[in-house]
Amino acid sequence: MSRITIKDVAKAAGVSIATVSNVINQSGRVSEETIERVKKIIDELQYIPSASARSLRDKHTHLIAVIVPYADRTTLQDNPFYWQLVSAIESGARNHRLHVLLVGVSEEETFSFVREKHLDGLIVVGTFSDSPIMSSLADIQVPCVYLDSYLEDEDLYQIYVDDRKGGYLGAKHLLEQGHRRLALLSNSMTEGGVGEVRYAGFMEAVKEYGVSDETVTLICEDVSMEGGYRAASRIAEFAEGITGVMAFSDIAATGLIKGLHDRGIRVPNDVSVIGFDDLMYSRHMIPSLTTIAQNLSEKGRLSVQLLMEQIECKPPRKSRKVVLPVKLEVRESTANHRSGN
Amino acid sequence: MSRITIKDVAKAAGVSIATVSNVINQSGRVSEETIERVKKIIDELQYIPSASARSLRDKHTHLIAVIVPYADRTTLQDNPFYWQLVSAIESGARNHRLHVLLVGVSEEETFSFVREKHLDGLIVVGTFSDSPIMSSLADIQVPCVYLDSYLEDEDLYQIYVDDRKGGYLGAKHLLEQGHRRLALLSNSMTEGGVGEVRYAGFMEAVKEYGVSDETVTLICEDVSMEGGYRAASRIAEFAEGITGVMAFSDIAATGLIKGLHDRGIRVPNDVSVIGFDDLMYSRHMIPSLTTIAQNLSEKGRLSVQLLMEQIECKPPRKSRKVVLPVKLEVRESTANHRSGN
DNA sequence: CTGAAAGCGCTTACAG
DNA sequence: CTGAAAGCGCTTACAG
Repeated sequence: MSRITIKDVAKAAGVSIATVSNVINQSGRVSEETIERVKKIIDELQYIPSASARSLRDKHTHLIAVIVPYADRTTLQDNPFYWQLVSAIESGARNHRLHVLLVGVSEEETFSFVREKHLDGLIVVGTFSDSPIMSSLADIQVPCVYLDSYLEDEDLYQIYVDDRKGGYLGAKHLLEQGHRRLALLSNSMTEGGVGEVRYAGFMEAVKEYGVSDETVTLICEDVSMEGGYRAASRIAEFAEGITGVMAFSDIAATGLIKGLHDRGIRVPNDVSVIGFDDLMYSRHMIPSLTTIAQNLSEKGRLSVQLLMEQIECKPPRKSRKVVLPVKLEVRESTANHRSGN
Repeated sequence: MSRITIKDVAKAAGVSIATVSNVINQSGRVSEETIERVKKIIDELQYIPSASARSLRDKHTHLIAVIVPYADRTTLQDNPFYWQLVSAIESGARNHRLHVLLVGVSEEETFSFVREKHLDGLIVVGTFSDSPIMSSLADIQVPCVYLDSYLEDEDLYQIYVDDRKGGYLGAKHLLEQGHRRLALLSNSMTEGGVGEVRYAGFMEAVKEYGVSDETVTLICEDVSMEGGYRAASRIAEFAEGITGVMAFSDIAATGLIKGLHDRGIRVPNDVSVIGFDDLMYSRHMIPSLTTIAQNLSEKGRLSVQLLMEQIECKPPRKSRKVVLPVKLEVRESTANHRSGN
């Protein structure tokens, strides 16, 4: 059984294909009774218009892609963060009758598939100004929304959270609890981006509390549990006096806590740990994770909305950057410094 | 700037569009020098063939969809399990030059988009024989691979893990450690599917050890941390003597352990807990989670492969069902029963 | 080795 | 209100 086409419908209804097309697209210039008849036939025949044929004419496909970076050239980042975000995007897209393509990209990615497949738009997660991805993306004339990317270009639609404040709140929380020897666990910051901004916020609080910069140890590792785990050994071996650590992701914080635990360092008794993101499992960890919470559902929903505004050529917004709030979520992994330790 | 088409290339190269098409598709009947010339022009013009136009003719799109069930009609299951699986599928698909659409479906879903968008194939996760999804899928004549679905039809391509053995190994492990009062944490099994099979395997071991069925408490909750957390209170309140629990997912086990912990019940000292899946974070939990490990990467990779075999009409396999192995991963959340408790 | 032509399934002016 | 026709960008017999 080959595909039912508009021709079959037209023949069965005794009208032209133009008329069928008109009833489908509700162009309004068809008589009531013809509409009824054609609709009935469409139902009977279970006719479904071909998206290929349509997009060949219309140029749009109702298809968007979420671009997430590969961890190691072949696999997506092993971080529930992406799943929560992509989930929110999927459900947001659905409300706009869009389908979403999930594509992982490595640095040498080429984006020819965007034009090849006539994608209507792109949501790009976690890139940065000098990234090879940004330059591959340069020619692609397609609506884009960038998440967590800190791009200079004012014309770009961007969404991020208040990373500076997140870093600030994290440091402040640690400092208020009496911790003075602090560590920061970040991805390598050569990339610019969120790490830098959070770092700046963190340091701002440190300064405010009159603590010397030098007591803050910066540790750079992958954003992964393994990265966090490695950081734990670095802290244990090279920085004995540290009692407060902020990780710039819950995922790294998780590995860090485990690493500390495996070395007999208790959290929060010996060392307080604070994360960033508030993943769905963070409240269920033992100890539950103090963290800087962001609303991933909102981020996903909003990214689709910003994309739609571009696709539909809505009147431009005052600013194309949206900053979402963060909030300190105090749980069990942080506690007051005990001078005894 | 509108799209560069095959016409532009043909004109620039001084050949017909048929010739351009032939060099693109390497049909082999073009002279070397023409090939060179055309290729050069293609490069210069950055010509990219239109997938819409192609698929209008060829009928295939190199697009597949991963179908995952919604948790609550609007959001995807909040389970890293899916992310790990979908990641593996994405990277497998990439090796076959396929793109993947991520689509969450609720029970009353219609799959008209499959025909509308001319998808080449579907990977369907976690459905079951009498599911409304299966009946919506019935008409869709498109290659499918079902994951973890226990469908009767022998003609369907299916992949699952050795769930019976998983249940068996879990029970055996608990029993060997001296636990006699056991609980099972599953999703509601009205659905049939993996829960039933794991349950059967579990009971098999119970019988083997001469333990009465009646000492096994079955608890049904959502496959989620919250579900696991609720189960903890049920165990604490209504089944005091239980010392060994198997959850049919790591995600539920995580919530369960947290729930027990919050009630002052220690894992593994008071109660041993074993999960199922071996998610990436399970080894980093505190205590690290004893679990039945499955290889999600392999599952994802294989599902793409089975799909490709159908798409390319490869000679059929002896069996269309593939059962992947499971393996007991003993970690910290289980321990010998202490009669003292 | 190369090209003219038909056709894939639609939509949208344009006539009537 | 309805239909014939052109055209979207390709590929594939078919001629030559």
